[in-house]
Amino acid sequence: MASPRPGSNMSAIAAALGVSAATVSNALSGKGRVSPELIEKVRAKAIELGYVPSLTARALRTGRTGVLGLVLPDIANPLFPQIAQAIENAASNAGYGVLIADSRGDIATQTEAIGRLLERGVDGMVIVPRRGTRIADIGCPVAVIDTPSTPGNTVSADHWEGGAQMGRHLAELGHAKVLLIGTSISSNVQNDRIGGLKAGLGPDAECETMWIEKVEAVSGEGCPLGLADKAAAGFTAFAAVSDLSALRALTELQRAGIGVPEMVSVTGFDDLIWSPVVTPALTTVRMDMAAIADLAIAALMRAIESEGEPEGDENEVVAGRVTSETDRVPMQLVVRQSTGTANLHASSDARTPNKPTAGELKS
Amino acid sequence: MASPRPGSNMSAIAAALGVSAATVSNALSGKGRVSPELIEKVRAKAIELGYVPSLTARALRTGRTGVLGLVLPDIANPLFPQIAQAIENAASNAGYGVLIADSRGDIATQTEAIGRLLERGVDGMVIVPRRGTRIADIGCPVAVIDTPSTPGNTVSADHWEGGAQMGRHLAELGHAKVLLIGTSISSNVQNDRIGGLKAGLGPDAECETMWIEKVEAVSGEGCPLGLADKAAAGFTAFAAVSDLSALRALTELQRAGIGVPEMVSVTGFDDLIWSPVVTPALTTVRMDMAAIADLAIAALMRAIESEGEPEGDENEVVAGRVTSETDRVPMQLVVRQSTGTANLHASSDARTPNKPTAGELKS
DNA sequence: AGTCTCTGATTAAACGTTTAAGCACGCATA
DNA sequence: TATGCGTGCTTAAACGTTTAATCAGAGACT
Repeated sequence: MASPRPGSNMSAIAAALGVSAATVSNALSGKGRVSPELIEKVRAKAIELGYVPSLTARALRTGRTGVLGLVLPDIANPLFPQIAQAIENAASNAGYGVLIADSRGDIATQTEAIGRLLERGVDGMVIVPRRGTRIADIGCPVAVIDTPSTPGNTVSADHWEGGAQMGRHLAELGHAKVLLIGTSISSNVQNDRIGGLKAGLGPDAECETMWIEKVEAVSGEGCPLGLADKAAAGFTAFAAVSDLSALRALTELQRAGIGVPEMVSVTGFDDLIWSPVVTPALTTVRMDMAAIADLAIAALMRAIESEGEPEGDENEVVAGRVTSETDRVPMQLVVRQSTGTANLHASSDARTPNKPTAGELKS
Repeated sequence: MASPRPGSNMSAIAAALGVSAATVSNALSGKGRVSPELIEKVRAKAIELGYVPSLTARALRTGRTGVLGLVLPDIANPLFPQIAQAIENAASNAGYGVLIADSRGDIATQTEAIGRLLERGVDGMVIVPRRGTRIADIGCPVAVIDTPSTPGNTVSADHWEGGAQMGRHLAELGHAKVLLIGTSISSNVQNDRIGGLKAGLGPDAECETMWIEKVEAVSGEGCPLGLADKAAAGFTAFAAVSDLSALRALTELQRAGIGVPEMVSVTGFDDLIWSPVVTPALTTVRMDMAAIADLAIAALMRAIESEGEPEGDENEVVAGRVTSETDRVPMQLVVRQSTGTANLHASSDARTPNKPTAGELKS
């Protein structure tokens, strides 16, 4: 009834060579004591017979499935492709598969999703928590990707420093009255970014923070943010904490006839898919997702490795949550066309786009 | 060495009740012959002991892992979150886990990724092929989500009809000279959408198709598309085949001082995350991803179910690729603010945004 | 009373691997 | 020559299920 797996098993190799299955196992894994010649013969026979090991059987015997769970509490997040790609890549390099769990933003569903992953016997999980949700201690190693200021964080981009880079960039361009735009006031990541922005802009800059969720709670989802009024009130830069908000700001300002970047500058975060192709292309700050994923997976590997050991060095694993020695990865400022010098009273050049610059990146 | 699984196993329940493990299995699965009272006692004991079945052991015995593979050849696709969410949801409703495989746009990597999924013993896979790639016959059931006009397609949105809806919408608004914007000429999905658009616009409409890949091959990535010239040449509507291209068009036009929708209309496809929040909000066509995922998973379930049967009814499974009887799911036109009546010579109202309408959706 | 059938359980094998323990042999050492 | 030891392999058990085969007992029929 069970569909016969393709290829053959160890017994087939063993039979073909007149040895025992255990020897085949040892030969292929290089663990036991097997003569070099036999190892070679086994390897050859394995290839000849198209042997593919049963990960299921191995999992049953060893208790390790070779699978990691990836929990993205807010899968609608446009960052998801980047994260998923980086994690999948790092995990598969480490020989692991990635099982996804979605919780559609709901906390209860998230718990249930984590439960399903546990039932499936994942060896560990990578969790990107939503809005600073604390992850309870579950029965397996967990790597948390949030922000360095979150307790229990394993590794993440240095959001604060990224904000500071952007703040300095704007300050250099002469912006002294800046509107900071975030979506949710309860997001640790966004608060870090805003903190960095303020620090980078310097103490003399006049900053105001707008939380889109609050505005929408009053005026409805997708409502105008009233940015034209802000521009009229003297704000010369709009620094959003996400490229999605930046895009929203950009189009709203353009629509109101306010030229970007001649009259006001607009910046975002994350270098999302549309950022390079909109007009003007968005100046933003990019995470090094590959590096973050590598560190997260590496920390997870260490935790899995040292699991089951008799309470050895306790400095690495605390309550199943792993930490990385380098827990913050630098962000990278990407200067494009949406930022320009501060122009308090925009004049006749308001409609003249600036030319794209040759070197787009600036560390 | 192996980390002891949490909870207990069947033998523990059996021992606690003084029965055999097989009886416990039968009781819980409802398969063998067990007295109703005993079934109840077993259930109670299972809960009491916090029993959680080992899916690994079950997989080893039955040959079914309860895991499906999801292959997204182009994970950078902004549609990915929608797809992943829908598939994960449908699969987990059916009791399946979802293992992701990314191939970063590369064909060789895709083959390798599929291989890894097979090694992991997935029971089936959902594949969203890139640009009409033919999926070779691999050793397990496969559901292909592409477009109805692709041979071997299992289920997908009716892209052609969605294009037709949009075409009719534009025609009703009086647009007779329309620029169709696609990215890749080799995409079946995009060609279907464009075909539908032309049909919906009617034979009298003057259409021109611009392929962004071709333009970029000459002028570089992220280059301007020269849409202002097109507008000057009398095009009153720009119908992109993806919201990403639509966004690119929208910002380029706005930047050039061309009012949307007063002077020209802009439309997209897929209702991506930014579409409702940009100004003006994008008129687009939405896929019913949940329905598509449900049908794909259902087809996959049937194929898995009937697998291993002695070449029975051959009408459902052909060469491992499953087909669904309803293989095309209608798309839904979402009218927002980026479309308006055709205005050949835009006059003084070019800068007056139209008010958001109350009822956003229109079937 | 003897045979048959149905019920409710048990026994045992199987899935494919890993791994601890054991065994036979050759070789060096005492 | 006996003791010890390292080498190269085998045996057997184990992981936790599922499932075919079997079996004891009870009631119904001839």
